[in-house]
Amino acid sequence: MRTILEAAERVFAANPAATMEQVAQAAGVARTTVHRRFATREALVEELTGWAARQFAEAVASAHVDSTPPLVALYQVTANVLRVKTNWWFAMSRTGDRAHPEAARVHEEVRDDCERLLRRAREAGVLRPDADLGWTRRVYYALIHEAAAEGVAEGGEAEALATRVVDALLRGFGSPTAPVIA
Amino acid sequence: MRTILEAAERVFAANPAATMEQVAQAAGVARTTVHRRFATREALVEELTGWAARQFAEAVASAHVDSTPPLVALYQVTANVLRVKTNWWFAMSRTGDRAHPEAARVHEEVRDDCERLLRRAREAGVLRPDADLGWTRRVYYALIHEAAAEGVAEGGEAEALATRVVDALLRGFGSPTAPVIA
DNA sequence: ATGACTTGCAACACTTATGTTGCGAGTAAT
DNA sequence: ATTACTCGCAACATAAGTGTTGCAAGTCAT
Repeated sequence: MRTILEAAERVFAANPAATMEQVAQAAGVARTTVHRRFATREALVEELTGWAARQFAEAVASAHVDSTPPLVALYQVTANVLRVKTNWWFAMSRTGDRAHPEAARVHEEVRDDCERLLRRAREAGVLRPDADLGWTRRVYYALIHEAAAEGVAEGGEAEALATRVVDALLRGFGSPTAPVIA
Repeated sequence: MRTILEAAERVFAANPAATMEQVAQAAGVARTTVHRRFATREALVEELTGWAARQFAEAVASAHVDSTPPLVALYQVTANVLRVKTNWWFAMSRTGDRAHPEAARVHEEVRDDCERLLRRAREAGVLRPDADLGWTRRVYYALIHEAAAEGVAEGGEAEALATRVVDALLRGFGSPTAPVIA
């Protein structure tokens, strides 16, 4: 049932160690009913993970990262991912799970997409020529994570959050006239 | 015993759901011995949390955030915090725990210090006049978290990590000549 | 109405972590 | 040597979550 999956997402987002009982209660069904659909707790989490992974892959794919100008693609993919990540906070936290082949594959592919995009951005002069793409990517991920956390806690439009993420990633918060630290 | 606390930190850093048995084993003592010193699992985690909170407070205090030029203070406090956070990864993840009064107090005070510092930085022209200090602080925290994660995983000098954090925070990764997104 | 299906409920077995206790061995100080 | 202390070990009790099963009640399509 989608009802159960959505309830599980809500409950686990608030408390990853939550009980099957709590999930069942949130879904408005008996615990045994949850077990009838998902044999084990692990199976439930796995299905949740797979579901989120597919949404994630779709969010990235629909941004056409390879055929759009880097800056536009960066903004688009950010907004799309933020939409998914705010709605599937818990499930998305498991996207990098090695135990889930599909999620792991998606995660790897997205990382490749991201690295290609950043490289194109650097070549196009959007990123500094000396930008460390590995560190850039990790910071980008961290910014998305932070923005999504805000989105989960306080709501907010994915577009507005994406704008702030991209702005922070590209410009930072320093004054253009300030001295450089290193 | 400090031995037990340090073992607990190592074990919990690798797996926050680890067992008392695993902690005892890592400390090279029997499980009952751990229970003799820490009545409950919760008490153990609490002591860890308090210990880390004190280190954290000391790390921030020793940077003299209020009496040093903003840019210098920013770098210093970043490096100090990174040192603590890489060594007490698990315990520091609990610094914001509301269940622990001391840790919560430290966390609040540090947040205040951080906000004052950022405000001074903006007034001094280190940050852009239009920088949203709330968002700036959260990004700063996220950058520290990310850098610390790298430090835990791959080692690395706190100074080098701090440089990258401050650089990313102030300059971002965009080319100075690139168009602004918003 | 009949049959197929799903659900809630109660009860059960099983597992795992937690916390406690008693005892005997080892160690150190006096 | 006596005392005091700590530790390892084994055993036990408890609690909580997990997963299973049987049965009764309800729904729905035909």
